[in-house]
Amino acid sequence: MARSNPSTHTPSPALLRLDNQVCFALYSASLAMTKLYKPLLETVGLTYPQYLAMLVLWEQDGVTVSELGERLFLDSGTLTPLLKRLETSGLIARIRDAQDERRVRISLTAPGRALRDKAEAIPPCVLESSQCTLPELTALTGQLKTFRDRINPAR
Amino acid sequence: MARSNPSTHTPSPALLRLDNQVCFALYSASLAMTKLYKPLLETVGLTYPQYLAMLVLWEQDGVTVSELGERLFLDSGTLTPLLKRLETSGLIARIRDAQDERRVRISLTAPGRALRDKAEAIPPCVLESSQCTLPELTALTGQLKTFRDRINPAR
DNA sequence: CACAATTCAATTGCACACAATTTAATTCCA
DNA sequence: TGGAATTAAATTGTGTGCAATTGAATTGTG
Repeated sequence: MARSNPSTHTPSPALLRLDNQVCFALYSASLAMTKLYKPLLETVGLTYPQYLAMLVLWEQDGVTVSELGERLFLDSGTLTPLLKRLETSGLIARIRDAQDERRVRISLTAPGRALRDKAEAIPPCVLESSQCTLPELTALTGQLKTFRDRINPAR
Repeated sequence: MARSNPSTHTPSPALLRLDNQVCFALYSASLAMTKLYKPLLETVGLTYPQYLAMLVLWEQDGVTVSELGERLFLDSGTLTPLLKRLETSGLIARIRDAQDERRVRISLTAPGRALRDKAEAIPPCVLESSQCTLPELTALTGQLKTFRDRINPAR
C-alpha cells in the first residue's frame, strides 16, 4: 500500500503539524499581543519594544545599554537604533560613562519620567481587552517565564 | 510624605513592572524560542518564519498567499518577500491562478517536498533541548492558543 | 453592459531582531 | 609598563512584521 507519487504524498506527521507546535502558538500569540498593544501605545507615542525599554528605565534610571539588554534579552544591534529614536523623541538621554568610556548610560529626561503617569493607564486597558482574568494571566506569565528561562542559554 | 523631586521619583507601580507583564513574558519567550530553533533550522536552510510557511505547505500544497496568511496570521507585506526567498531557494513555485489572476498559488517543488523528511528530525530535537515534558508543552500550547484567539480580532 | 466597489498581491517605508564585524576603551599579565 | 586579550557599543547586512498605498482583476448593481 506504499505510495510514492510525489503529487499525492503522505499527510504530515503529527509532530510537524502547525497547530501541534508550541513554537507557533507562542509566535502567533506574541504577534497578536503586539497588535493588541499598538493602538494603546500610539497614545503615548511608543512602539512595543520602546515601551519595554521605558518600563525598565521607569524602574531603574541610568542603566547601561548592556544592562538594558540583559533585562530585555536584546543586544546592542537592536537597542542602539531603538534608543537613538527614543532620544530623538526627547524621552531619554544617552551619555557616555565618565568612569568607563566604553559604556553608555541611558537616563530619563523630564518628559520621559512624566510619561509614566500616562503609561499607567495601559495595563488596565490590556487586561480588559484580553478578555482574560488576572489569575489566568498570572498563571500564563509564570509558565512562560519558566519556559523562557529553561530554553535560554545560561547567562 | 509626598515626594515630587523628579530625580528620586516614586517606584514603578506593580502593574508597570516589567516582570509582572504577560506581554513581556510572551515576547521574551518567543524570542528565546526562535533562538532555540535557529541552529536546528540552519541544517535545513530555513529561517523560522520560512519554516512555518513550509509546515503549512507540507499539510496543504497549492494554497494562495491569502490562505497562507490566514493560517500564519501574517499579511502579504510579510509573506511576499519571504515567499520570493523560498522560491529563490528552489523549495516552492509561485504561480498566478489561471481562474483568478489576482491570486498567487504556492506549490512545493520536488526539493521542497523532499525537505519534509529532514524536517521531521526537528521537533524531537526541540522537545529535548526545551527541557520540558510533552504534557507541559501541550498544556502551554493550549493556553497560548486560547489567549491568542481571544485577543485576535474576529476573522 | 457599464462602472463602482471589492479583492488580492505587490510595493513602500519604518522599526525591529540578530549575526558578524569594527572601533574604542579597559584590563590583564608577562 | 606595554602589548595581548577582553569588553562595550556601534555598524553592517539580512530577514522579518506591518501600516498604507498601489495596481490589476473580479464582482456586484443598476
